[in-house]
Amino acid sequence: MALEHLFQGSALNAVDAKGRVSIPAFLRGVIERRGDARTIVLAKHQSFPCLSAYDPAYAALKHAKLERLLEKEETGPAAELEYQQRNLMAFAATEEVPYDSSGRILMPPMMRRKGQISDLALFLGTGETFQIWNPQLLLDESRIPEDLKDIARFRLEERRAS
Amino acid sequence: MALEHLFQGSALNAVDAKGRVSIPAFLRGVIERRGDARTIVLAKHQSFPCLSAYDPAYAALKHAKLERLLEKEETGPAAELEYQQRNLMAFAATEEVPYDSSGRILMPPMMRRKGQISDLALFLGTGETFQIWNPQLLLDESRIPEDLKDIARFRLEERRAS
DNA sequence: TTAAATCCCACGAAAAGCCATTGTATCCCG
DNA sequence: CGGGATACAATGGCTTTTCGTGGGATTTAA
Repeated sequence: MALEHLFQGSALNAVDAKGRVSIPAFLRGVIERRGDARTIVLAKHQSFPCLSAYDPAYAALKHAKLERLLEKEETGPAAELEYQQRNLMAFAATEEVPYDSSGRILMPPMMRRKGQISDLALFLGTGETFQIWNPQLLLDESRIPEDLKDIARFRLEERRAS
Repeated sequence: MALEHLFQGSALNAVDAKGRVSIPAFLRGVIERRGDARTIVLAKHQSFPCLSAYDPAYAALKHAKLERLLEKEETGPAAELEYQQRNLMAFAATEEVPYDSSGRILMPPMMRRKGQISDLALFLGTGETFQIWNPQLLLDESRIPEDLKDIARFRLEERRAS
């Protein structure tokens, strides 16, 4: 799995009263170069208190990988169950949301709570995927490198200034 | 088998007094993109106490796959029997139901009993197919990951709130 | 006729689409 | 090099559409 277009960079955007957020243009660019969908897939991040996001093409790729794994392995009941569970997590526990012509999504209430997103959303490119954070939670997270927190602090100041 | 349109997401819908249920719009979208039928196929899930559902196009695909498998493998009596059984399950034990212009099906009584669906139906996308659960049974099922149960709980709360 | 399924309409809430404003970075030309 | 014009990004508010759902009427079958 070698994707040629990678998510990178950071941005801090507002979440309005209706739960709308602009997806930063530089991330949308990657999404649309990877496939032609104007849609992102949201999921709870497996280890951090934030959301993980990617494009549908990446989701399909991941699914194909799972399928191949199943066909190869011995089909014992344990392997079968694990496959079921993974599939549920990969698809039922995610939401696909389209963004409109101005690049905004309506953050689904469930995801908003899972990611504990309030009125600010910090976007962080991580290569194959990107993350969406409540900036305060990132600052409070001990496993996040200080240099990255500095970026979050900078984005927050930047916004306060205007 | 690489399908381009995958079932994804979750929703909790009401089953009314007549046994009618709305198929969530985002699942119908996938069904209609895969083929042009406004119909779903229902079956008892093979390992969970819920229903498995998909579109007619997928049923055909699945059948073709079974056929190919039979031709490849040595045709001993054991393999032959397994083929017969799987074919029975895939076709006799399923029901095809159309949904109306507002996207509702009339849940067949047999399926309703098999899936133990009462007045709420939890829809879970799982990629190639989707599942329909009695939400309470999902919460009681030990083989379901806790993260997924959280989603079920959220959907239940969401409904209670309104 | 009774019961069940299909069709039809209607309503409220939520979401999608649309236009308008602001601020910022970019470009172009003097 | 400077300054104005331009393009695009982010955001707010408003309008229109869709979705889920309930209820009644009409048709079909036993």
